[in-house]
Amino acid sequence: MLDLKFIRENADLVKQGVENKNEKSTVDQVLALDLERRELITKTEELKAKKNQVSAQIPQLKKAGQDTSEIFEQMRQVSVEISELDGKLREVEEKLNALLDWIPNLPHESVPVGKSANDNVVAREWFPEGFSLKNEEPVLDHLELGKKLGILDFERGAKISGSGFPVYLGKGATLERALISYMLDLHINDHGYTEIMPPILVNRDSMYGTAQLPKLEEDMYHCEKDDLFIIPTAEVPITNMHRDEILNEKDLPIRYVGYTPCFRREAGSYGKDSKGFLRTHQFNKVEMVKIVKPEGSFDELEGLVNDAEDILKALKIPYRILTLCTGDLSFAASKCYDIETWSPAEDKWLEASSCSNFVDFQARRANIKYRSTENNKVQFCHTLNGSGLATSRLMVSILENYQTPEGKLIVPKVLQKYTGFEVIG
RNA sequence: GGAAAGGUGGCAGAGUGGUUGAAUGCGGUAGUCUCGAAAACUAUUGGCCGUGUAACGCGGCUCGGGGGUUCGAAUCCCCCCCUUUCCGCCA
Repeated sequence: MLDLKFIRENADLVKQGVENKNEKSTVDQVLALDLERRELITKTEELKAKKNQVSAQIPQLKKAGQDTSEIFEQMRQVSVEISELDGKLREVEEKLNALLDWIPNLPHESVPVGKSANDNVVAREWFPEGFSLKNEEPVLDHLELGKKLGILDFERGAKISGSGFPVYLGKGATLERALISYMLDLHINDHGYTEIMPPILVNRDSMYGTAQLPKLEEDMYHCEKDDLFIIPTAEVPITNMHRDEILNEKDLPIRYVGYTPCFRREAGSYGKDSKGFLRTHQFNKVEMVKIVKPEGSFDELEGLVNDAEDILKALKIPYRILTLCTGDLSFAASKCYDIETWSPAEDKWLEASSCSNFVDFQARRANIKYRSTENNKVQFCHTLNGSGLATSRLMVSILENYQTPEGKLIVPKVLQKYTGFEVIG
């Protein structure tokens, strides 16, 4: 959510930002409603002030034995007027909020302007020693190898639940678990994050707080009976831990990391990168969340990306970092880096992580503030999050980059103490 | 699922219709004292919205959420949500 005052004072800037995000601007309607709202507020508050003033005198009048029936009659009128105006005000505010909920966050000034994913900018690439993007040897893709080694079963997953619900079995399951444990441990021990194991079902307020709602409602699994949503990312429960809180400045920055399964309906995305792990309804993800002061939040973003990169360097998986352009930036993000890992079988880069700074956009919705130690003033925090990392796409890269010519799979060195074995097959 | 109790300011905890944004205690902040600290004492201390000034300010809202009764609601009534305890069920 953008600050209404900010919109009021920077209408052109907001319009431009919204346009750069390929969204339609409702700024003019917002401004008109805002004006109407403030006029109504002024009117009702005058009446309320009058009412309060009179009410304060009633006890004395009664004590003095004066007749109050005339005053009561007048005040009854005033109350009716107030409730009429309040009704109008509520209508206007509902319309206003309905529009505000759909205005995206503005791209940061450092974000390249662009229309689509084609305009994203490669910030840097990293390759393990001796690695080449050109394969001399053909590799089995993750589906073939997973089947051959008996560690992945998409067919049975489809039987149990439907397509896009993978089953890991045997050493595949162990490898997945090792990956999760390794990533958590690195972030906890080397990067200073606190581990969180949050609920997987969250309420509507939480979904609104991190801005999955209203825009992405169709992409969420929803338990109608309890009006609970199954999380699409641990970002939701972890960021919302501090919803409606005023934190102390000395407690910032907060750095959390948590593993959860993630669930996405992926409505409307069938047919595109949909095979195997490339797009699933359920996947595992280790997520980093930061709640920080506004100053330096973009430095925190760089740190977040570095923390995710460390995993890939340790795993020796080739990757590249993209700075998303304005047109590819998600609704709530101010700036975002995608990390893509190399898939030799697909012969392309696969998104394995997304690291974003939301500045105060989520904090405003979720009402996450902090009190300055310097002047005791309260202001909104900045929130960030990034995958560190999603295992499914990572598993594709591991299966493809670590397979031997005989079709075995070497377990990446850093995972071996977690798996207890060095090779599969 | 059944029964009961309860949701008040950063926390604890008063308050059952009228100057109550709310006693009291703790905490926080500032000051006095001190070489310094502690203790003690004094003062101060919520958030949101609107409006406005040179600055201070002024007004409204806010006692889980929503509705109602009333001239007036933290206090009375209705609905919803949540928490705790006991019972049942159960990993």
